[in-house]
Amino acid sequence: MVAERAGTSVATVSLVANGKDAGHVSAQNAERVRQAIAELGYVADHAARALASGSSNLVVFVTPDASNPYFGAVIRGLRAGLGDAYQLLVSVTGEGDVPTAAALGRLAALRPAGVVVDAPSEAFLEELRLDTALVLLDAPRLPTTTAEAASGAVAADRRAVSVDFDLLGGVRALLDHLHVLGHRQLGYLGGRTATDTFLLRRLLLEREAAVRGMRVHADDRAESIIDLEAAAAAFVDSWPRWRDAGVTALVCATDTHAYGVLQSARAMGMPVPGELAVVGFDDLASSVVSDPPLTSVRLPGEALGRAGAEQLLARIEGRTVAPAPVIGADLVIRASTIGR
Amino acid sequence: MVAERAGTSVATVSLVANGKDAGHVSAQNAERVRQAIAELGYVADHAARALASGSSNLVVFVTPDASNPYFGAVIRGLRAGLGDAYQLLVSVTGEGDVPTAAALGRLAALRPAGVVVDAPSEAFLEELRLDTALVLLDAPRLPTTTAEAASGAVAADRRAVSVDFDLLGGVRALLDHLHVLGHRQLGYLGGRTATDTFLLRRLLLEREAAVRGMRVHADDRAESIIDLEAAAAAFVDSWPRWRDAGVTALVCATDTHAYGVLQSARAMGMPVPGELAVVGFDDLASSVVSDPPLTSVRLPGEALGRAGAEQLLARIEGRTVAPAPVIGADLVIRASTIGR
DNA sequence: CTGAAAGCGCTTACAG
DNA sequence: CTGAAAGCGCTTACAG
Repeated sequence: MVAERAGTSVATVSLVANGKDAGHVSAQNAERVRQAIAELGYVADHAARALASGSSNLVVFVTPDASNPYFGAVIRGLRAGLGDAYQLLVSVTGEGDVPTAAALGRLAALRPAGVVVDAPSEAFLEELRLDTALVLLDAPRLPTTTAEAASGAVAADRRAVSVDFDLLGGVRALLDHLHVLGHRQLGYLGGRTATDTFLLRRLLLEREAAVRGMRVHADDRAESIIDLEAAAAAFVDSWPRWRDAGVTALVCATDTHAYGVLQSARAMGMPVPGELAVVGFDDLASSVVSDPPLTSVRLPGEALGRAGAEQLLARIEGRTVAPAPVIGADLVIRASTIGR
Repeated sequence: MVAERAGTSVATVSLVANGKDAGHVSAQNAERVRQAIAELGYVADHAARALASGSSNLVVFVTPDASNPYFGAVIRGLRAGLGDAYQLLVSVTGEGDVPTAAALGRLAALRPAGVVVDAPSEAFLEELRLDTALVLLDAPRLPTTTAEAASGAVAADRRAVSVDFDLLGGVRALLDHLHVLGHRQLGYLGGRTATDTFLLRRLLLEREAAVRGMRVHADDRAESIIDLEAAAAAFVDSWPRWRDAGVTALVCATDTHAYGVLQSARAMGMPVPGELAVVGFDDLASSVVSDPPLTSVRLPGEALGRAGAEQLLARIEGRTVAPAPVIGADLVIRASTIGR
């Protein structure tokens, strides 16, 4: 430990460097140590510190996909919420993949102070055996019984906290909007990841549509990863079935999926919303300049990240904290449903 | 080390776990150790391993912004190129910010096997004092002398390798395209980060435009972070000056900037490309569904990431490797310059 | 081929 | 208030 150039012992330096000098180190020595640290640009070796103390100031964010701007917003929120005390590092899983046990083991080996996981699946959570603070984002419990499904209430028996969007509110606003416009047969283009939030979007859509005398046509072929081209292809594949079923409005798992639909629709000469109204989830920034501009359920990723960071900090520091708020999900209406 | 349940010594386990058992451990023992490891799901503690061996299997990717889908593509390429041997973790700097010395120190404390930095500035590189393998992406050297500026050649005296795009080729294709269409006065909406690639885009544009008898109007007010709204505002601010200068075509530092321009242009009732042709860099997926679809210099982020990973692996493992290829940057022509 | 031992750079009780 | 010492969980020469 080079910084003992301050003329004190290693222990004293360690104390000061970790801000634990209150009432342990004289103000004079503390000051000299701080100077020495500043002069040498000293940073405690992460490995040694983690090994000795059994923890670190690392927070790992596990996200299934980084190419969706939505995740950029979440990261921004996390960074803002975490502040300077913790260093955020992002672990990106392959597109459409769920983190594996092996990948998790390697993350655990880093001994992070906390882990944040976005849009996991139930299977992933089963497998998760982390002894660090953990917060889930957009990880709604799926209803497991028909009673639950009917009531919308879900047993809250999960190990980790989850900060969630008000998907139900968003779906209701969406369906009310489409209902007023006269749509009764809807299609759903899903996200092909083992992610529960996509599944829930579909379930909520089906349940709430039924209440309104509408019908949702969804199946396992009508889905793709979060990628414009993949979504465009999935739409081309599914459209004949939807058309035959009389579908006049299509709900997409994300805006990126919706972009793919817009592209295919244009290629097929299909007017949007004339022949098919299109809606997405996310409300990406670019949805205001798409052709046509996209109606979308806005999912404020930054607010989600910020709330997630708060929950995580409380857990890391052993504080109790108010339960995470449900992040509002408003419908933003644009020309892809109402025309110009 | 729990895995000595295999009935061998700690050292033997360590050897096997690290694949260094060739000719050191009997096949029988090696097998027993492997079994024990598998059964216990053992993963060597990263901190202890890094501390003892002085290195790790961690690769850190430093990127200035995660909300641009372009970076998602780079990450995909890096992951693919790195394979399973190294774990990729992404460190996201604030939008428009450059990593600070402190942030770098904390990264160094992680003792990564390698570091990859996207779109750094020269100042950042000066400050960089890393003793690990380092590869730069999209970090072209700026011409520092007028002779260099004139020739386009730049002294290759940099500490780290850089994998770059053929920005010059892209700029030339772009200008030829605009020239044929009759544009002579161009605007440039820049990226407000201390990132050299944005600066170089502007320099190349100015130099190549001059050769073609065109003029580029660029200044320090005409720039914004990579954010649609920010770019839209910057455009509104700059448009009067450009209009007075007779600008008929606008080149944007990224597609995201261009989206902002499209939004403002629509709000101002300005036909694109009728009154103003618009071009971006990146060719994001959503540029095919923007209104109008965007002409853009395609920057293949995935190829860049893959090439970067190759260079990094060679450096980590002490191999020599062919110099990184220059990644081609083609012009993709769409309606934002040629109309429908 | 195998095991006992030193050491990586810190933190944290514990004496002084 | 301060320093000497043990120990975090590994890896790596080094004897055997």
